[in-house]
Amino acid sequence: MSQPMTDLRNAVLTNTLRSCQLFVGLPPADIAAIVALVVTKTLEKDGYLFHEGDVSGGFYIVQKGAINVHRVNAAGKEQVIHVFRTGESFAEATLATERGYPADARATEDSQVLLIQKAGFIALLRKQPELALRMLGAMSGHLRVLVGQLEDLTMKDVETRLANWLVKRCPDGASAKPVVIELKGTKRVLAAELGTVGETFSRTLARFRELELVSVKGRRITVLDPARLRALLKKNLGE
Amino acid sequence: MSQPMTDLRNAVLTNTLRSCQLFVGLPPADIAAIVALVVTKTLEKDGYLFHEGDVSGGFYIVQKGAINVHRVNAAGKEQVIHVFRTGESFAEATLATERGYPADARATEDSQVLLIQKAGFIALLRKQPELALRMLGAMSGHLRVLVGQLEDLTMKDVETRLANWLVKRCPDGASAKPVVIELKGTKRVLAAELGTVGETFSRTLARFRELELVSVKGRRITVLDPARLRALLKKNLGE
DNA sequence: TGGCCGCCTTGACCCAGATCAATTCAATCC
DNA sequence: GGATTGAATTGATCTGGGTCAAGGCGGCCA
Repeated sequence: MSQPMTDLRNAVLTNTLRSCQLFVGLPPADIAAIVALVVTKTLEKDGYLFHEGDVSGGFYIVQKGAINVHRVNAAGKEQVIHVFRTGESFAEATLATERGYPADARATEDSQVLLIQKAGFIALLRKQPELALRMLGAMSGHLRVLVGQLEDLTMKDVETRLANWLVKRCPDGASAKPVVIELKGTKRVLAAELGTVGETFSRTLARFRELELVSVKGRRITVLDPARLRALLKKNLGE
Repeated sequence: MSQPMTDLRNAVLTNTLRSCQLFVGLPPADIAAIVALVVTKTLEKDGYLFHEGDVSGGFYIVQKGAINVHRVNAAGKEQVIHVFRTGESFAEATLATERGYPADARATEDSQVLLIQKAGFIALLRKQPELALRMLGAMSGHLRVLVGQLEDLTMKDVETRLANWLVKRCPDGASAKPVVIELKGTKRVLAAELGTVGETFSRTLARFRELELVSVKGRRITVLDPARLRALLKKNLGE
């Protein structure tokens, strides 16, 4: 690759890294050191980034697209752990151990990800404790999400989970102003994220439609009355 | 406290810390620095160590006993996240963030725990990147456990989960020699750990009894034939 | 314009497991 | 001993939601 080309590449990477939660506000020198460790990977929709047990090459940051991290049991059924989108990082858990990836990762749409190579990054961590603290923070976040997921899946029914999901994407839950939500993937994918199947998702959404809580057109869901939906959610959680 | 007393206390703590997975093999100076941050806490059975949302004072190491970390939803139902026993550490996730504890923690028996105070420990992490890497490793472990838990609870039925639980505590799964397992808590508590209720647990165990896989007397469960139980487990997982 | 392919929706059915209720069992205390 | 209390068992019933099957409804390309 010619020099100007690498310069350009690095400038883009620097930008991406700086705008990602994990690295925001980091000194330029640190960013530069990380850029040097990056390998860019392009994935087509449904392409696999890694499988459970694969030896870890490092952790990832989503530059564009969406990565579905999930487990597959012997029966071939998937349990979605999380869908990561632009700016988010994942698989940090493989940095400090020799064990392979603990799950599968697949692109749910055409995506671009950055691999931060393990060995180099660990060396960097040894020199930059501040960065190590960041990584700890990131993993805390993942841990919290997982704990939330656990609670979600075991304690709430699908109706509550969907209501919760919808309310979360309403900027102002207290207002009665309609909010339009554009689905990023297919409804079946969202259903999986919520720990259910397409049919049940469809039925639940239909119930909301009958209650005039939402209206649906293709992959555009309009929450007609966020406040009422929020009330329903509260009631479901309340007992 | 008199000097000899503190000396003794420190010697005991040093020993505890050294024998705990997280700190094993750490240079004596580091251990000493950590000892200086420890606050010992004694808990009676059913005593709470912290509640969800409490401001974090640091993370914990179990010196004696067992700590049940769980979530309580609005309906008052508990979801067990994990039960930590002697030598294990937990709540590291609160180190790098300002958010409170993400769950509740209660002693399931009389226990003694060490609180490693947050501020001091973070200062230490900044000076000892190696230690930070350890913490990353510990959190990876927790993350993996949680992912496993997620898969367990959502993908397997109660029979499989119980079989798995029993097989795990048979020293030699391949042998046909009976193994006696003494329950640490009540059956209802174990049921909760397995993500179910007392009645279902009881029925499942009864089925195993009919199949002459186990015999039960009070809180003593005898696995009559570990190999056959393991075979059942394999079959259940196998499809 | 029509046919095809992937979604989504809806209906019918079924099952694991939660819930409710009624005993039974076991430990502890008068 | 009997009485009390909480755990464990067992039976009966209910239900959320998964599965299977059969249409709709677009979108897209030739």
